Amino acid sequence: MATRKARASSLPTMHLKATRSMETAANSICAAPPRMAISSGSMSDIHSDISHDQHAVRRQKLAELRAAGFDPFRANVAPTHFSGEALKAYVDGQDNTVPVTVAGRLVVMRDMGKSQFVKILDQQGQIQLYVKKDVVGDAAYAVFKTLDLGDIIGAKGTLFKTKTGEVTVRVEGYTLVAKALRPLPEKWHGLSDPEQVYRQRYLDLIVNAESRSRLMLRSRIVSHIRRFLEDQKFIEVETPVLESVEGGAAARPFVTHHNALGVDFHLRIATELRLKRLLVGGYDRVFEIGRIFRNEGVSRKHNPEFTMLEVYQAYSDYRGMMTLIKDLLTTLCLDVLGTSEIKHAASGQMINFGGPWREVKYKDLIRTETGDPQWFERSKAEKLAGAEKIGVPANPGWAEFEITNEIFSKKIEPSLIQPTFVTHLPKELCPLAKLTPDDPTTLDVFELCIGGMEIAPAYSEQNDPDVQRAMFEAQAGEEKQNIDQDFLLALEHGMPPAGGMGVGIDRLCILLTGAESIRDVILFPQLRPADKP
RNA sequence: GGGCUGGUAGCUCAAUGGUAGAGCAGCAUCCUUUUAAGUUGUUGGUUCUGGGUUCGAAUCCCAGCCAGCCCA
Repeated sequence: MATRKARASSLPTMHLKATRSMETAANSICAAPPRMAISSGSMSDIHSDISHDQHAVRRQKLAELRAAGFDPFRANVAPTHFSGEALKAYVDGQDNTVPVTVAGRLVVMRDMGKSQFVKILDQQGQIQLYVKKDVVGDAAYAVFKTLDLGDIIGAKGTLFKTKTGEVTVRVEGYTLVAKALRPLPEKWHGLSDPEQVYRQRYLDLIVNAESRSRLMLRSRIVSHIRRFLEDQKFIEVETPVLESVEGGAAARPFVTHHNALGVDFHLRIATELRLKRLLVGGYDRVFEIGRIFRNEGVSRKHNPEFTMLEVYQAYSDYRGMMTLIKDLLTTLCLDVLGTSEIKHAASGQMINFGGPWREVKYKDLIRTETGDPQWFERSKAEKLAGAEKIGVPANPGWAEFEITNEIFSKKIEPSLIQPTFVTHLPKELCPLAKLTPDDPTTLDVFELCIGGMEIAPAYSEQNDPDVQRAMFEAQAGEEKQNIDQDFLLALEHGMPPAGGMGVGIDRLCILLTGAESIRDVILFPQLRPADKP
């Protein structure tokens, strides 16, 4: 049992010959009885008719296989090729010369009596198999006819091209390695109920090719980001998710409890303060692609847990981060999507990553939007009225910078479709950045907006411990206990000047995959718990 | 949290107060190069849940659950 378990748990490896298990399993399955005794009510007891109940029919087929001495759940296969590799391995004009073993889930079955065309789905896509009675033999063919859509099989054979030009495996032997006891969703329309798509993502991935490729694209995007940063001598690190004082952003945390220590922890809302400690510790270029948790509502743009890239580079600044993010996104588009222009799903506009990117000061955008060159000299009452006038209702309880920022997020940000660096944000918006040397009301930061979304904020990081403490205290107000004192202690040991940046991976994926919702780029988005599976 | 929309066979969808249907899937049948394969026959329903109105409810009303969209 132990050896079987070990073998079954190891990943199928390419370039290996079919294992003994494949051979013996194939023999076993061939010996199984060719006929299923699933009655539609003619001869056997009418009360035992299960032909309408697909789950029961499949269970019965499994039971009959086992009764005949073959258990698919104890079988395995050693594929030599993924589907895509097999398709490429075909040598034009040389039918039945290239041997392959492929494995995957049956997703199409076209039965023509004494032969059938089926398709299996694996990580790389689909490949067609041609199973002929006089090639596999009568007994094995009879069992093959009892297979169901959704079953997982391995098949060995040679490549040929059908008369309609599709590269296909001419099957010489096959093994059932997992029986699907539940039917697949409909083959043509796929799965469209959004709730089922999210709750049973595995079904979505099987039947909706678009979902499969979109979510795979996400993996390639993350992979590219890692390689890009590593090539520039950044070190990937992992910092704690459980924190006693959360910081680095303004958001409500999730609270959890550590039993042995008898204390509550908060799930992190940013990785910033940990990563900067590493700058103090002498890691000059670090990044983390980390899960962040914010206790907020769910929406098309928000999931309570999401993925954020944070990057810190010593002896750089926010302008260095501009170069970094532009290079990163430009190569990302070219390498992963093969183009520097993508279509913005919401507006239909083309977003061009190739040319120079627009750079504009926050205050200039506000002055243009409000049509008031003196906006920042106006009183609070005038700002309230001005906001109202351009259709941005503001709360009289807000501070002046909040009224102004409401205009930015409601009117300006959604209109920034082409890549735009918005620079010199008001100093109230972030306590962790350096002030602009010649304008103490603004920060040495940018916010990169693309497709109407904030994609990446970046700062010249504050490294003066006393200024940092003052900023924290001003922000915390009465709640001084929420200040991360250990971080301030670290700064007192000296942190090199640095540029830092955060990139919302989920939003980036929405942008690059043309998704309409964050739920479409997260494999398992958060939903309310369901009563029934 | 508020508003709107939706929930019917395993899946995709019909049925606009009067016998709950179709396609795919399933079951059975014919078919050895198919492409949503085709052929003939056929099974399958707690119409999300609970109340109510009515001679009669998938349909109308109320409450709840879940989801999507919009708003906060």
